[in-house]
Amino acid sequence: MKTPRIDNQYADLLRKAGFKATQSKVQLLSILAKSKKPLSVEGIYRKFTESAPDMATVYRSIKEFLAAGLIKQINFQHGHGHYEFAGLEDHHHFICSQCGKVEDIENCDLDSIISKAIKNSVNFKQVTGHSFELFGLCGKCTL
Amino acid sequence: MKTPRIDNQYADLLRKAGFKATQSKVQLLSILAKSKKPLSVEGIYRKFTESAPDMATVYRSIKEFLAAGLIKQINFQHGHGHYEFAGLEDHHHFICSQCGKVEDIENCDLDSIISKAIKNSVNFKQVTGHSFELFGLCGKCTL
DNA sequence: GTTAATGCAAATCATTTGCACGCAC
DNA sequence: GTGCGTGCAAATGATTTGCATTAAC
Repeated sequence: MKTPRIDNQYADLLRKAGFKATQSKVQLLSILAKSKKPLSVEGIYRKFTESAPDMATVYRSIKEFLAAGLIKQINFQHGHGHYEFAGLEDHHHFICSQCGKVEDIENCDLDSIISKAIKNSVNFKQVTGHSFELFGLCGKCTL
Repeated sequence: MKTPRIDNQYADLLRKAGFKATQSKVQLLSILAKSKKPLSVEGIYRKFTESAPDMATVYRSIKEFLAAGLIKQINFQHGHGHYEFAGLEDHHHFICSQCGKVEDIENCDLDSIISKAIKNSVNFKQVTGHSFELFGLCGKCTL
């Protein structure tokens, strides 16, 4: 049985990045793109509705997507990575250290801080990425 | 044979935090305090000159120190944690994504950004910690 | 048809845990 | 003397890898 060529925005993105638009990769990218918050590999895996690929495949694709800049890795200090689609406005996160709740931080102007840091740096003249997350207690966990 | 009571600044710090000033804990804290850059557990372990404690002990102590606020965890996106002594001026890091070189970023004014983020947040009213690291290529790796 | 992508299973790496013993207080 | 801290060994969790097979192009 011949499977039809997948044709949607994610398939396009994948081909543009030099990947084959396979079922797994298209689904994976779409799951990440549609998620409201960064997902762990566990979390991603649970979102595959059917015909979930092997874990190894998910891990492999994630590494490839990271290298290609299609997704970003976020650090929640949970002992395992969280990932989010890169095609979003640059933003950061509030993370509740107790319940793990995540809230996006928008319009966060780090540019001047980053360029000042580059100016003052001895060894670094270019920045390719940055992490900025705030940890605290959310309303519910403060009670 | 009776071991004499350890008496130095690290032992004091430990006792103040409610720990027993054991050989392992004093050495561990001192290694972290003297390191110029955040160390991985591997890195810490290599610095024990003699009578290195068991890995399990190192991991256990690190968790306890983190909980007590004696040390901080830093994220270098290397798949394992890095740790640094907390008794330092708040600062951040440049990390070379190629060779792993680390440079401190000092005098980084995130306060206004953080308080603005709190003001705009729906769920979070207090911040207990933050991460901010810059990733890039150092001079040597740019060549 | 060619080559990248996948499934499966085994391997590796980082970290944690249970339990009996030892050392700091 | 008591209880926290430790060593040892086994367990767990996350991620990676080799290799034969499959599917996208």
